[in-house]
Amino acid sequence: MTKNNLEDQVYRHHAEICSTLANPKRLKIINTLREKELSATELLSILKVPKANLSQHMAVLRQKRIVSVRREGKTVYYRLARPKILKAFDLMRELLFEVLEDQRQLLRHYKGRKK
Amino acid sequence: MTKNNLEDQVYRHHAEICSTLANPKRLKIINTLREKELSATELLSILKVPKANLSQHMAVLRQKRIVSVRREGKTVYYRLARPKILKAFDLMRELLFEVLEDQRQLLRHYKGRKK
DNA sequence: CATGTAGTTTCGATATATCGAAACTATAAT
DNA sequence: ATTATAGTTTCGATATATCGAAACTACATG
Repeated sequence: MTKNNLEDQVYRHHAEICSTLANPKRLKIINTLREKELSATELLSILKVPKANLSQHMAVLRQKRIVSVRREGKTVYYRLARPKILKAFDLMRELLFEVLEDQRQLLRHYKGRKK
Repeated sequence: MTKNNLEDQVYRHHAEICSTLANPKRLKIINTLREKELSATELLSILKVPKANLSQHMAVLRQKRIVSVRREGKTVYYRLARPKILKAFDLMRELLFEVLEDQRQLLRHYKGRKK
């Protein structure tokens, strides 16, 4: 690993794509864009983050080509460039709930409730 | 956002699960454990990372309950605790290839080759 | 109990991510 | 040309992640 062969390069790019999902605000942005395109202002009012910060996260998502942009006059519209990102979002959330369920059962076990 | 309501807490946990995939070595570890359980030593010989570093990454994966562990004498065996993590791995890699394909086409466009 | 092998944890150094503040750009309307 | 609105970029400051080195724990065997 950390060698410069093609395989490791693929793993690095793979990790970079994954890291777009590794932030709660970006996840919320992606989920908010699920059904329809929204303007930056609309996103701002939903997410309640500072304008500059939203723009920074949108820059990450644009750069990784997760969202695409369209300008109409003064307003900028964002939409998901790839439906697959929603599949990933949903799958990871399922995984989260699996893990939480496990932890819940472990807890119950150690508390001695039921068995 | 950054408020302490339940929704944002879920997004934070969601992001934490996603961040296990946001590292090339961990991706490689997950992919290597795809079919069968492997000992730390076996993983070491495949991945060629320092022992301590592997152990650190395995600690992350254990903590997030992506892998589980079994000790047999001196050797420790790791296996994927959740097949779903492989679905996520595969889906994210598909997404990567989608993006790469897009970039390739963009490049061709600007080079003027074919249109 | 001393030694060896397998693996983990801790500690600090370096790299990367996140963010708010301020300056900047783009478009429209007066 | 000026002003207003919508959004972006840059710059530091802080937080988080990654890693190698060294010390440590667990188990088996002589």
